[in-house]
Amino acid sequence: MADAAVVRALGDPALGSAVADWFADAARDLPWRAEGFGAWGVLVSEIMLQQTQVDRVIPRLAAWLERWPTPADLAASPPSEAVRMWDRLGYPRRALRLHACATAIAEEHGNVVPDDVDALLALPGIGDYTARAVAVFAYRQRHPVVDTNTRRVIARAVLGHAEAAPPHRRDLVDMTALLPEDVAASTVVNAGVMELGAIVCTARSPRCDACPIAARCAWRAAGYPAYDGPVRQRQARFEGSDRQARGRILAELRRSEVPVPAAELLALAPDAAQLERALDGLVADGLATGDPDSGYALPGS
DNA sequence: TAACCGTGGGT
DNA sequence: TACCCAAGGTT
Repeated sequence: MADAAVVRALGDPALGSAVADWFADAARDLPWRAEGFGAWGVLVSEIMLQQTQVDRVIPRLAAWLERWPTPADLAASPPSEAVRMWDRLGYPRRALRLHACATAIAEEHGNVVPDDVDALLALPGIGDYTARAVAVFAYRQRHPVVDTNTRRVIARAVLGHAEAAPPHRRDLVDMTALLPEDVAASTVVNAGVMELGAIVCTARSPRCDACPIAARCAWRAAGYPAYDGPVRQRQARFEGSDRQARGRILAELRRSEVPVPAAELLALAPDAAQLERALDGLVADGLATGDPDSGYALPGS
């Protein structure tokens, strides 16, 4: 009878409050948690944090917000500058989408980051996680914030599994079950569960001795059974990949203030055919403009 | 929907 | 050293 559906329906509010108590002391002092950091800062931070470690984001975020304190400031600069400022944070399409996002906010939302989840979801580069993270952490609303950390904590502490199953909309229900009705308290649980997954209940080597809910953890109680869910896709090898080729090309474009000759780009690695494919992809994505005769540059520069 | 999209830190 | 993994989103 204690199947997953029952567990999900019941949830465990005590788990959430225990994590919140721990968070009050253990929370890291991160820039976006400062009082009055602002919704624009929160939004930029959340986009930079997509698949990117906190320590790499912090300096880039500070530089970004100093240069572009509001969405309209960013919208007034060409996309090429956004891609340059993005530097080597990775997934540079995020820089382009953040620029588009800023333009939409400036033109359609009076230069104010929307506080409505659906309005946020309609913006480029903002999905289920980021929309709710902004609504919760910038505007103090009550929504389930589900990221890789919360999914892992719930998989272990609540469901008794070593790892989270592939993402599913059901995850929103699972996280909601941990949230207290009180709105202010719910924001702390959201932040606390994320923090627990980030610094204690980590993927590789969880520090169960430092975990505030070890005594309530279903995975621990079950004797740490190995993961037995569906086989999960491994990230493709990076060395020799198209992604690496794209990165090399984009690094050249960032470095140059004038169009770079095609021949120069196609000589960045042994496989010219791959570089050509990568270059076409960058142009298709809007990360590069140009043609074989006049050379290539960042967009809108 | 499964595949794709960068770069670097941790083990 | 390789490999895993990272405050995901889009197509």
